[in-house]
Formats: sequence, C-alpha cells, structure tokens
Amino acid sequence: MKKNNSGSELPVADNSKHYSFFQDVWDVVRQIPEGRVTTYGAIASYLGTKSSARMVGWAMNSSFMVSPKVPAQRVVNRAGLLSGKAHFATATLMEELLQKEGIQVEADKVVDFGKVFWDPAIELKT
DNA sequence: AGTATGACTCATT
DNA sequence: AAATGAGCCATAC
Repeated sequence: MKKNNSGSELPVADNSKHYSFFQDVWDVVRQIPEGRVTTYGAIASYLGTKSSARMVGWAMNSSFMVSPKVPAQRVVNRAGLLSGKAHFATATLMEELLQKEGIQVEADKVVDFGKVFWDPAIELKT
C-alpha cells in the first residue's frame, strides 16, 4: 500500500521495514512545498501511524546525511513549535531557513501555522 | 539485556 | 486551560 509517486520507489522491503520507513519519511518531507510546513504526527499518520511520531524525529536526525537534501526545517511539532531547531547546525538556522522561504517564525513558533500547514494525507494522497 | 531517553502526541487530571 | 501520564519504538549506555 505504499506508493511513491515521487520517483524513488522502494519496493517496501519485506524484511527491513524500518529502513523503508526512514526513506518514506524523507520522501514525504522532500515533497513539502516551499513556504509550507508539516508535523511529525502528520507524516507518521500518512505512513500508517505504525510508528510513533518520535520515529519521524529520528528519521530527521539521520536526514542530514542522506543524499538529496531534506528540508527538515519544514517539519515542526503539532503546536507549530520549532522543536528541532536545537539539532540544526546552529540554534537559529532552522528559523532562518523557514523565514527565507516565506514562513514567519516568532518565538520559535510558526506564525499562521494553520495556514501554512501542509498535510501529506490530504495534499499528497492518491 | 535492561533501563533511560527522545526533533511527538493524545487522554486524563 | 495548563500540567501530567501514558503510549510509542528505535538508539544509547
């Protein structure tokens, strides 16, 4: 039931399921349009809620070393807080990247979060 | 091998 | 409504 419309078709590894999970997360994040953000829970939910949203965070932690860049700055927690900013190169990098894309950030929180929220389950469903 | 922790979220208090 | 507890599952120690 996993369909990768973006191109990188991972044949749903029968055994190493967690591996494909990371790949799927990165794929979804890469498809987030500029100026939009999504949440860990939304991604986890889109992928089947099988794993907790925490695993999406772990996937992000590894996202820095994957080949195509993953716009991890566009992934925030459910409240719109930049919970992962501490994990970027600098404490302000995440906020800077978001603002550069047109997303207003105030007090480590995405302004108009409800407007810029991008739900893969809705926008990416197929 | 068992415990602790975390880029989370939801239910309950 | 804010705070707390519990579920979540892979890594780290």
